Amino acid sequence: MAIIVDKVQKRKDIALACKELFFQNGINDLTVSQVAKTAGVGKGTIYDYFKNKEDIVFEIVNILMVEHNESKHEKLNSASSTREKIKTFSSIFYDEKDIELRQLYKEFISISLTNPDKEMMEFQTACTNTYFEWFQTIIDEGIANGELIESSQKFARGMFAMAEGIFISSVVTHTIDDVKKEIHQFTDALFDLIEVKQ
Amino acid sequence: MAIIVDKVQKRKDIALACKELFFQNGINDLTVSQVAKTAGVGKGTIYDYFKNKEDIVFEIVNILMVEHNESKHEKLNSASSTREKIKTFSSIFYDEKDIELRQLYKEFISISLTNPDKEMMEFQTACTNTYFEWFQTIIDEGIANGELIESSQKFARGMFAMAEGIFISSVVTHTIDDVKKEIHQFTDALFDLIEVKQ
Amino acid sequence: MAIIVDKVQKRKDIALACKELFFQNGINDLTVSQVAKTAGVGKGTIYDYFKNKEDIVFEIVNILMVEHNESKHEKLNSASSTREKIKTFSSIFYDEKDIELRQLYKEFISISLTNPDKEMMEFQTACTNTYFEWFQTIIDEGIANGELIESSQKFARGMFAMAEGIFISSVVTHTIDDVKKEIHQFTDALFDLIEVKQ
Amino acid sequence: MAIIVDKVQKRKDIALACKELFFQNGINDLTVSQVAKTAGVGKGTIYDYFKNKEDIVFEIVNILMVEHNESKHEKLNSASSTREKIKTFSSIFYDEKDIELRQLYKEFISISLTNPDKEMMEFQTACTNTYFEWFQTIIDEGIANGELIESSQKFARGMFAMAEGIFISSVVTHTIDDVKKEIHQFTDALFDLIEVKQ
DNA sequence: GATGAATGAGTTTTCATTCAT
DNA sequence: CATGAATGAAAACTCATTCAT
Repeated sequence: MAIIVDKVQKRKDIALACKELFFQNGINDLTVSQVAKTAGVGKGTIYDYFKNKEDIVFEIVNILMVEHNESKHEKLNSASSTREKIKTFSSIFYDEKDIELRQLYKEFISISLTNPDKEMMEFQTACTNTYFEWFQTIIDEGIANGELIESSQKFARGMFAMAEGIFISSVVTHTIDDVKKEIHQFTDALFDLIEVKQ
Repeated sequence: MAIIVDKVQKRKDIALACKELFFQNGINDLTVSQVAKTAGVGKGTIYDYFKNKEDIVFEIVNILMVEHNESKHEKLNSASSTREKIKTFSSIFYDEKDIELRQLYKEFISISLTNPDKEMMEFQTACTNTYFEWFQTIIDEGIANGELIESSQKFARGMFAMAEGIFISSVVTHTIDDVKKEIHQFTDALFDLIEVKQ
Repeated sequence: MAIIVDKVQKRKDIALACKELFFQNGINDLTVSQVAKTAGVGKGTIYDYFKNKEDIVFEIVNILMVEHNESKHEKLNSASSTREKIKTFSSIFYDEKDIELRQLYKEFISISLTNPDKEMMEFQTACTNTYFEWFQTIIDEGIANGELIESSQKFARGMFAMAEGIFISSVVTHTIDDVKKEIHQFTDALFDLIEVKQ
Repeated sequence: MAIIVDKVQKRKDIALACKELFFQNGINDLTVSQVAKTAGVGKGTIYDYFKNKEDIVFEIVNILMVEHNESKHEKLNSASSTREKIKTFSSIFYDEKDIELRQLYKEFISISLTNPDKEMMEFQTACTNTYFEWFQTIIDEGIANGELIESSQKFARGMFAMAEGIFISSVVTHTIDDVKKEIHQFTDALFDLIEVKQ
């Protein structure tokens, strides 16, 4: 009787083995040969677990995304005020510890811009919605506990987009330094207006 | 007597000839052969005017960007209130007429994410700064003529980033429909707070 | 007590299970993986019963050929005149009911032309001889019962070849419509000459 | 000013250079790498002159077919009687000198059976029609000059098919020796019936 | 006896760049 | 000044066959 391999796990194993490769070269320079060599398997084996090259990238991104989301969610819950929560959320875009995640996010967007794969697109949409819902929940709770004025809800989408936009700008211009300052400045200025004055 | 070719002009001519090609296929599917044929010159000639393929793309983007900036600037001046000016600026991200520009912008970001060429990067930075300055000027004028409250200046960077972020989201999730609504909602909500009440 | 598997029967079972696959895709697109899956056995098992991929094809063709020959022989016996028998025999090349057989025959020839395997070749020769003998018997009987003139025997080989040749032509040019007409025209013209006039 | 190459001629040159390769290995084992090496050009160059691998085969077959047709036509004209003309025509299927042509014809049919490419198919149809017309003309002339009886015309298609069928049989069973005998026997038997007796 | 995971040589095709003319 | 023919490295992907269990 032959060995029965846990296909799902092996798929993850191969993808994870290529994490470094992915962060070093980005997707464009990732070759199936490299992936196979790095994962220590034959080229043919790759195609037993992934339908094509894009599928490998999809799995890597998927794993890392899920991994990150969990850790981020924890952090959010430990922040005290709504203002802090928003800043905590946005910190992925500048925090030194999240450098890998940004690299990931960068590739993530890059894929969407160049290879509009259906499955990938749906995943992107799901991610965006998830993050947006986090934002909404944070704001809603802020309103509920009297921290924020009623109309604050209208800023949820914009604040999320703002953080993303500043990040994109920083990637495009290769300047990460000002990102933190700019996000904080905008967030503080906005919260000065939407926080309930006592 | 040898013909003296205006190198700068011919470089532009070649780039312009490929405008259509660029909008049809994007950068990834642009081949040097196509470019040469479309511009009506030999493949070798391309390399007399451009140092490599990226350089062609750079020139195309450059020309189109400059072209667009001029037309956009005009429109901005004809808008009445500050709120309208900001909306006018942001309209590039959803207006039917600016569809080509968005395609351009998309490719523009895509290049930065995948091929961080130094020259390109500097150009990107310059563009971002220009737009940001526009925003600042608009807000400054709004404050100067008593439309906006003093602290509004702090929102300049964020508003620009917000618009960019919403656009990126829409490209990534392939949904353009809500962009206008979301930008307007955010802008209106913000201006309701920063406009001076009479 | 170990189970004793009837190797010969299992070989046939596997081959028969792939009949559909064979008719759908032809031999070129038949993969060992497909065969294994369709037959409900492991890929390794295939190699316990067949020496290589060609061998699978050989078995399939063999089974189908034998299967067909039996049914064809029956039909031949029920035809009345010699002329009708020849037409009945040739009808495999155009009759709507024999579409699968033609597909089989096509692949059969295709194999011989590209992979001149020894075993396959011998099988082909045997088939051809069988058919030719049928023809000879038909003609002989025709002469014996006074239907045909003495020299008719010389046309056996040619008539058989003619039918085959017309079929090949029709496959190659993708025109099946005229096959019937052409075969009948030739057969009738010939029989008008070789039938004994009363 | 760069060299202007005669594309049509170079296409022929490359194809001709691979003639040997083609006859040695057949089409299935012909690789683009081999073709390039044999023709003494780079692999990329192949794709400047042929749209894909099939196209190379098409060109080879085309050249050889045309080449052969001319020589065959000459021979036909020098044959004396109609009977001889038919035998001359059929000799391609067994004559020692036509060994290459048979190899070609074999591959030719093989392609049609496995890769029903549109262009190839049309070429096949054209070839078949050409040969058939030759047959018809030969028979017509035979009738016109009183050699053959009126109804002989009905045998044109069948005789051509018969020759082709005998050839196919011989390829399939790998026996060339009897082909000549069988064709002649059939031809003679038939002509004994359709020639006008004096 | 039976299996199915693993393989890797081998295939077609693309295209930026060079350089002889 | 201008050209376009030639290149070849590099890529994604296939599948018959093997062999440890």
